[in-house]
Amino acid sequence: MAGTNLVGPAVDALELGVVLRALADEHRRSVMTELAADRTDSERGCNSFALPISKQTQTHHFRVLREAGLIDEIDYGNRKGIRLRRADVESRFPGLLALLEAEHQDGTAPR
Amino acid sequence: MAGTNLVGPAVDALELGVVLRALADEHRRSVMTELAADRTDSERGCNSFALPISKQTQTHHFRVLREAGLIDEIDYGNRKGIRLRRADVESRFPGLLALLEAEHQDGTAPR
DNA sequence: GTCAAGGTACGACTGATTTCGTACCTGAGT
DNA sequence: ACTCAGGTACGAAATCAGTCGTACCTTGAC
Repeated sequence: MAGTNLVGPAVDALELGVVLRALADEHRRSVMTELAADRTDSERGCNSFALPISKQTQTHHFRVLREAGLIDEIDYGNRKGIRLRRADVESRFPGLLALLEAEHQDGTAPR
Repeated sequence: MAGTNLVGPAVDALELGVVLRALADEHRRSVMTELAADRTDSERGCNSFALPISKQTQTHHFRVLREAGLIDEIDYGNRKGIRLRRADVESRFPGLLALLEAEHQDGTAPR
Protein backbone atom coordinates (compact mmCIF):
# COMPACT_ATOMS: atom_id res chain seq x y z
CA MET A 1 0.00 0.00 0.00
CA ALA A 2 2.75 2.40 0.98
CA GLY A 3 4.52 1.96 -2.34
CA THR A 4 8.23 1.26 -2.41
CA ASN A 5 10.43 3.76 -4.16
CA LEU A 6 12.56 2.04 -6.79
CA VAL A 7 16.03 3.41 -6.34
CA GLY A 8 18.00 5.33 -8.91
CA PRO A 9 21.50 6.78 -8.69
CA ALA A 10 22.41 9.33 -6.02
CA VAL A 11 22.67 12.98 -6.95
CA ASP A 12 26.43 13.07 -7.26
CA ALA A 13 26.39 9.85 -9.24
CA LEU A 14 24.38 11.34 -12.08
CA GLU A 15 26.30 11.23 -15.33
CA LEU A 16 25.68 13.59 -18.20
CA GLY A 17 26.27 10.87 -20.76
CA VAL A 18 23.61 8.63 -19.31
CA VAL A 19 21.19 11.53 -18.99
CA LEU A 20 21.71 12.71 -22.55
CA ARG A 21 21.35 9.20 -23.88
CA ALA A 22 18.10 8.91 -21.96
CA LEU A 23 16.86 12.19 -23.41
CA ALA A 24 17.86 11.28 -26.94
CA ASP A 25 14.76 9.16 -27.41
CA GLU A 26 11.63 10.99 -28.52
CA HIS A 27 9.24 9.13 -26.24
CA ARG A 28 11.35 9.53 -23.16
CA ARG A 29 11.92 13.17 -23.94
CA SER A 30 8.21 13.79 -24.35
CA VAL A 31 7.70 12.37 -20.87
CA MET A 32 10.44 14.59 -19.51
CA THR A 33 9.17 17.74 -21.18
CA GLU A 34 5.77 17.14 -19.65
CA LEU A 35 7.26 16.58 -16.24
CA ALA A 36 9.54 19.59 -16.54
CA ALA A 37 6.63 21.81 -17.54
CA ASP A 38 4.50 20.80 -14.59
CA ARG A 39 5.78 22.95 -11.74
CA THR A 40 3.63 21.20 -9.17
CA ASP A 41 5.84 18.10 -9.50
CA SER A 42 2.92 15.93 -8.60
CA GLU A 43 3.15 12.19 -8.87
CA ARG A 44 1.75 10.90 -12.10
CA GLY A 45 0.54 7.56 -13.37
CA CYS A 46 2.36 5.86 -16.19
CA ASN A 47 -0.66 5.98 -18.45
CA SER A 48 -1.12 9.71 -18.09
CA PHE A 49 1.45 10.28 -20.83
CA ALA A 50 -0.49 8.61 -23.64
CA LEU A 51 2.58 7.08 -25.22
CA PRO A 52 1.85 5.35 -28.54
CA ILE A 53 3.82 2.25 -27.58
CA SER A 54 3.12 -1.04 -25.85
CA LYS A 55 3.28 -1.31 -22.11
CA GLN A 56 6.38 -3.48 -22.22
CA THR A 57 8.18 -0.73 -24.08
CA GLN A 58 6.88 1.84 -21.63
CA THR A 59 8.33 -0.21 -18.81
CA HIS A 60 11.64 -0.14 -20.62
CA HIS A 61 11.61 3.64 -21.14
CA PHE A 62 10.63 4.48 -17.58
CA ARG A 63 13.37 2.24 -16.34
CA VAL A 64 15.91 4.07 -18.48
CA LEU A 65 14.71 7.39 -17.10
CA ARG A 66 14.95 6.11 -13.56
CA GLU A 67 18.40 4.62 -14.04
CA ALA A 68 19.52 7.91 -15.51
CA GLY A 69 18.37 9.53 -12.27
CA LEU A 70 15.75 11.72 -13.90
CA ILE A 71 12.65 10.28 -12.26
CA ASP A 72 11.54 8.29 -9.26
CA GLU A 73 9.34 5.29 -9.77
CA ILE A 74 7.03 4.39 -6.93
CA ASP A 75 5.90 0.80 -7.06
CA TYR A 76 2.42 0.07 -5.74
CA GLY A 77 2.44 -3.50 -6.91
CA ASN A 78 -0.18 -3.33 -9.58
CA ARG A 79 0.37 0.31 -10.46
CA LYS A 80 3.27 2.68 -10.64
CA GLY A 81 3.85 6.33 -9.89
CA ILE A 82 6.27 8.61 -11.67
CA ARG A 83 7.82 11.72 -10.19
CA LEU A 84 10.44 14.07 -11.55
CA ARG A 85 13.60 14.39 -9.47
CA ARG A 86 13.57 18.11 -10.09
CA ALA A 87 15.80 19.23 -7.24
CA ASP A 88 18.40 16.57 -7.92
CA VAL A 89 18.51 17.14 -11.67
CA GLU A 90 18.55 20.89 -11.25
CA SER A 91 21.39 20.81 -8.76
CA ARG A 92 23.51 18.48 -10.85
CA PHE A 93 22.63 19.84 -14.29
CA PRO A 94 21.32 23.38 -13.81
CA GLY A 95 19.35 24.61 -16.78
CA LEU A 96 18.64 21.21 -18.25
CA LEU A 97 15.01 21.14 -17.15
CA ALA A 98 14.52 24.64 -18.50
CA LEU A 99 15.58 23.39 -21.91
CA LEU A 100 13.07 20.58 -21.71
CA GLU A 101 10.37 22.88 -20.46
CA ALA A 102 10.97 25.24 -23.37
CA GLU A 103 10.64 22.31 -25.71
CA HIS A 104 7.26 21.53 -24.25
CA GLN A 105 5.84 24.79 -25.59
CA ASP A 106 6.41 24.09 -29.27
CA GLY A 107 6.32 20.37 -28.61
CA THR A 108 2.56 20.53 -28.90
CA ALA A 109 2.87 21.91 -32.42
CA PRO A 110 5.91 20.15 -33.81
CA ARG A 111 7.89 20.86 -36.96
CA MET B 1 42.46 28.98 -49.97
CA ALA B 2 39.60 30.95 -48.52
CA GLY B 3 37.93 27.82 -47.24
CA THR B 4 34.24 27.21 -47.88
CA ASN B 5 31.96 26.93 -44.90
CA LEU B 6 30.00 23.71 -45.05
CA VAL B 7 26.45 24.66 -44.21
CA GLY B 8 24.44 23.41 -41.31
CA PRO B 9 20.88 24.23 -40.25
CA ALA B 10 19.79 27.81 -39.54
CA VAL B 11 19.40 28.94 -35.95
CA ASP B 12 15.64 28.57 -35.81
CA ALA B 13 15.86 25.18 -37.49
CA LEU B 14 17.86 23.65 -34.68
CA GLU B 15 16.01 20.77 -33.08
CA LEU B 16 16.57 19.59 -29.54
CA GLY B 17 16.15 15.96 -30.52
CA VAL B 18 18.87 16.12 -33.12
CA VAL B 19 21.15 18.01 -30.77
CA LEU B 20 20.67 15.58 -27.91
CA ARG B 21 21.19 12.62 -30.18
CA ALA B 22 24.43 14.23 -31.34
CA LEU B 23 25.54 14.78 -27.76
CA ALA B 24 24.65 11.25 -26.71
CA ASP B 25 27.86 9.87 -28.20
CA GLU B 26 30.92 10.00 -25.95
CA HIS B 27 33.33 11.06 -28.65
CA ARG B 28 31.14 13.81 -30.00
CA ARG B 29 30.43 15.04 -26.51
CA SER B 30 34.13 15.16 -25.67
CA VAL B 31 34.63 17.38 -28.69
CA MET B 32 31.79 19.61 -27.61
CA THR B 33 32.95 19.90 -24.03
CA GLU B 34 36.34 21.01 -25.25
CA LEU B 35 34.82 23.55 -27.57
CA ALA B 36 32.41 24.81 -24.92
CA ALA B 37 35.23 25.23 -22.42
CA ASP B 38 37.35 27.30 -24.79
CA ARG B 39 35.92 30.79 -24.51
CA THR B 40 38.09 32.16 -27.29
CA ASP B 41 36.03 30.16 -29.79
CA SER B 42 39.03 29.88 -32.04
CA GLU B 43 38.96 27.66 -35.07
CA ARG B 44 40.47 24.30 -34.40
CA GLY B 45 41.85 21.52 -36.52
CA CYS B 46 40.19 18.14 -36.51
CA ASN B 47 43.24 16.41 -35.13
CA SER B 48 43.49 18.70 -32.13
CA PHE B 49 40.95 16.56 -30.30
CA ALA B 50 43.00 13.36 -30.18
CA LEU B 51 40.04 11.10 -30.72
CA PRO B 52 40.90 7.39 -30.39
CA ILE B 53 39.07 6.52 -33.59
CA SER B 54 39.90 6.27 -37.26
CA LYS B 55 39.71 9.31 -39.49
CA GLN B 56 36.73 7.94 -41.41
CA THR B 57 34.82 7.71 -38.18
CA GLN B 58 35.93 11.19 -37.21
CA THR B 59 34.54 12.48 -40.49
CA HIS B 60 31.25 10.84 -39.57
CA HIS B 61 31.11 12.37 -36.10
CA PHE B 62 32.00 15.87 -37.22
CA ARG B 63 29.33 15.66 -39.86
CA VAL B 64 26.74 14.69 -37.24
CA LEU B 65 27.77 17.66 -35.10
CA ARG B 66 27.53 19.99 -38.08
CA GLU B 67 24.16 18.66 -39.19
CA ALA B 68 22.92 19.10 -35.65
CA GLY B 69 23.95 22.75 -35.95
CA LEU B 70 26.49 22.63 -33.16
CA ILE B 71 29.61 23.39 -35.15
CA ASP B 72 30.76 24.93 -38.40
CA GLU B 73 33.12 23.02 -40.61
CA ILE B 74 35.38 25.05 -42.81
CA ASP B 75 36.70 23.11 -45.75
CA TYR B 76 40.18 24.02 -46.97
CA GLY B 77 40.36 21.14 -49.39
CA ASN B 78 43.02 19.07 -47.76
CA ARG B 79 42.33 20.23 -44.24
CA LYS B 80 39.32 21.17 -42.20
CA GLY B 81 38.54 23.70 -39.51
CA ILE B 82 36.05 23.27 -36.70
CA ARG B 83 34.34 26.11 -34.90
CA LEU B 84 31.65 26.09 -32.25
CA ARG B 85 28.43 27.91 -33.18
CA ARG B 86 28.30 29.33 -29.69
CA ALA B 87 25.97 32.26 -30.31
CA ASP B 88 23.51 30.17 -32.27
CA VAL B 89 23.46 27.30 -29.82
CA GLU B 90 23.25 29.62 -26.85
CA SER B 91 20.35 31.57 -28.32
CA ARG B 92 18.38 28.48 -29.22
CA PHE B 93 19.29 26.33 -26.22
CA PRO B 94 20.44 28.67 -23.45
CA GLY B 95 22.41 26.87 -20.78
CA LEU B 96 23.29 23.86 -22.86
CA LEU B 97 26.89 24.89 -23.43
CA ALA B 98 27.28 25.64 -19.74
CA LEU B 99 26.34 22.03 -19.00
CA LEU B 100 28.97 20.82 -21.43
CA GLU B 101 31.54 23.21 -20.08
CA ALA B 102 30.91 21.96 -16.56
CA GLU B 103 31.42 18.43 -17.80
CA HIS B 104 34.81 19.40 -19.15
CA GLN B 105 36.11 20.03 -15.63
CA ASP B 106 35.69 16.53 -14.31
CA GLY B 107 35.88 15.12 -17.79
CA THR B 108 39.64 15.13 -17.48
CA ALA B 109 39.43 12.84 -14.44
CA PRO B 110 36.56 10.53 -15.25
CA ARG B 111 34.80 8.02 -13.02
C1' DG C 1 -11.31 -17.96 -5.27
C1' DT C 2 -11.63 -15.81 -9.58
C1' DC C 3 -10.93 -12.24 -12.55
C1' DA C 4 -9.30 -8.10 -14.72
C1' DA C 5 -6.04 -4.25 -15.03
C1' DG C 6 -1.48 -2.64 -14.64
C1' DG C 7 3.20 -3.93 -14.67
C1' DT C 8 7.44 -6.89 -15.27
C1' DA C 9 10.79 -10.63 -17.23
C1' DC C 10 12.71 -12.71 -20.96
C1' DG C 11 13.66 -13.36 -25.55
C1' DA C 12 13.53 -12.19 -30.31
C1' DC C 13 13.31 -9.04 -34.21
C1' DT C 14 14.43 -4.90 -36.47
C1' DG C 15 16.34 -0.73 -37.55
C1' DA C 16 19.75 2.63 -36.48
C1' DT C 17 24.53 3.76 -35.20
C1' DT C 18 29.26 3.23 -34.72
C1' DT C 19 33.22 1.56 -36.76
C1' DC C 20 36.54 0.65 -40.21
C1' DG C 21 38.61 -1.17 -44.99
C1' DT C 22 39.35 0.21 -49.49
C1' DA C 23 39.54 3.58 -52.83
C1' DC C 24 39.69 8.21 -54.14
C1' DC C 25 40.19 13.40 -53.90
C1' DT C 26 42.64 17.93 -52.64
C1' DG C 27 46.29 21.07 -51.73
C1' DA C 28 51.14 21.97 -50.21
C1' DG C 29 55.77 21.04 -50.78
C1' DT C 30 59.59 19.23 -53.14
C1' DA D 1 54.93 15.50 -61.83
C1' DC D 2 55.28 13.08 -57.58
C1' DT D 3 54.46 12.43 -52.97
C1' DC D 4 52.40 12.91 -48.61
C1' DA D 5 49.08 14.29 -45.13
C1' DG D 6 44.39 15.27 -44.28
C1' DG D 7 39.67 14.27 -45.66
C1' DT D 8 35.83 12.10 -48.06
C1' DA D 9 32.73 8.34 -50.33
C1' DC D 10 31.01 3.97 -50.25
C1' DG D 11 30.06 -0.19 -48.38
C1' DA D 12 30.33 -3.89 -44.96
C1' DA D 13 30.52 -5.58 -40.21
C1' DA D 14 29.40 -5.24 -35.65
C1' DT D 15 27.05 -3.34 -32.04
C1' DC D 16 23.31 -1.03 -29.82
C1' DA D 17 18.58 0.48 -28.93
C1' DG D 18 13.60 0.40 -29.49
C1' DT D 19 9.88 -2.62 -30.06
C1' DC D 20 6.80 -6.23 -29.11
C1' DG D 21 5.01 -11.40 -28.16
C1' DT D 22 4.46 -14.56 -24.68
C1' DA D 23 4.29 -15.68 -20.06
C1' DC D 24 4.02 -14.37 -15.42
C1' DC D 25 3.31 -11.50 -11.11
C1' DT D 26 0.55 -8.19 -8.01
C1' DT D 27 -3.29 -5.92 -6.20
C1' DG D 28 -8.08 -4.73 -5.82
C1' DA D 29 -12.88 -5.85 -6.86
C1' DC D 30 -16.41 -9.09 -7.24
